[in-house]
Amino acid sequence: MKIDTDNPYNELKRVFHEPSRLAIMSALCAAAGGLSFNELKAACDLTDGNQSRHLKTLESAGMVTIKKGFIGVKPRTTVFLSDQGRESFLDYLSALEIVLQRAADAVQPGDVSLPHVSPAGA
Amino acid sequence: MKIDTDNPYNELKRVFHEPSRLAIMSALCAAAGGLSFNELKAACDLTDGNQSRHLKTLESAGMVTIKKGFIGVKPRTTVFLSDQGRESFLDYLSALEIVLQRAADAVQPGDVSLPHVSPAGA
DNA sequence: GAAAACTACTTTGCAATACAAAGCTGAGGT
DNA sequence: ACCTCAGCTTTGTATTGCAAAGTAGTTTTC
Repeated sequence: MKIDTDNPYNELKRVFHEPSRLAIMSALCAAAGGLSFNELKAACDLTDGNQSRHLKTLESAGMVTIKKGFIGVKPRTTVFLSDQGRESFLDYLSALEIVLQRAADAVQPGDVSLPHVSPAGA
Repeated sequence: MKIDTDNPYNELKRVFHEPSRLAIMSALCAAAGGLSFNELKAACDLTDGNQSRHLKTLESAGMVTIKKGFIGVKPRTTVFLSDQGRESFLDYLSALEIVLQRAADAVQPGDVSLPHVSPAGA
């Protein structure tokens, strides 16, 4: 998909443009084998209720796949990134990068005052 | 303000984390002398109603200052970035950069597939 | 072996709010 | 006098983020 560089703000899809869901998507992107409900909860620091709701939102949008099963006697919900989810998320990130770049330029033209962070240390 | 790199998602303040308001803040950052209601509208591609509401939100949060006057007989609303607004926005952008970096790393560890954009071409 | 507590979620309810459409106010045109 | 237009503001609706309460099955406690 081509990003509209004139209006990258339009490309900031709401399904991703939400701190909690951004965290969920990032965590899932790094976990090829999916993550359990609790692993995800720990990674994103969410409450059960909120995570449940956000997962449902992401699932309805086709961005993640949810598999419910049992480990022994305990229920086990596992969440996977869907192919479409990964693709759409990449588009979102591209748009976000353009927006960020533009903002950084606007803040102090000729002198980007944002410190460059090193790769996520978590 | 120190950014919580463990949970940068918490630093994504809602007052900025909204495409339209992001656009407004970016536009204002680049305009030291403020922007008129209509200039801003053109820059952000917003409808009158939405812009009015977003400006009120930003003003309530103390992020912008709004000055209403007249040019000849016509009303002229001018919007300025407040000092606190600039500062808070910078914090927001820092958090956003961390989030983006982390997501990019998660998507394809060892190979950032996001194309690097050149400074805003607008 | 019944009751209480725990795990792993889901549902409900409320408050916030994004957006569009309608409204308002004064100025100019005819 | 009436219409229209510019420059905003207000209203109404539908969405939704979040916390708290609820559900179902399991294990522990006494």
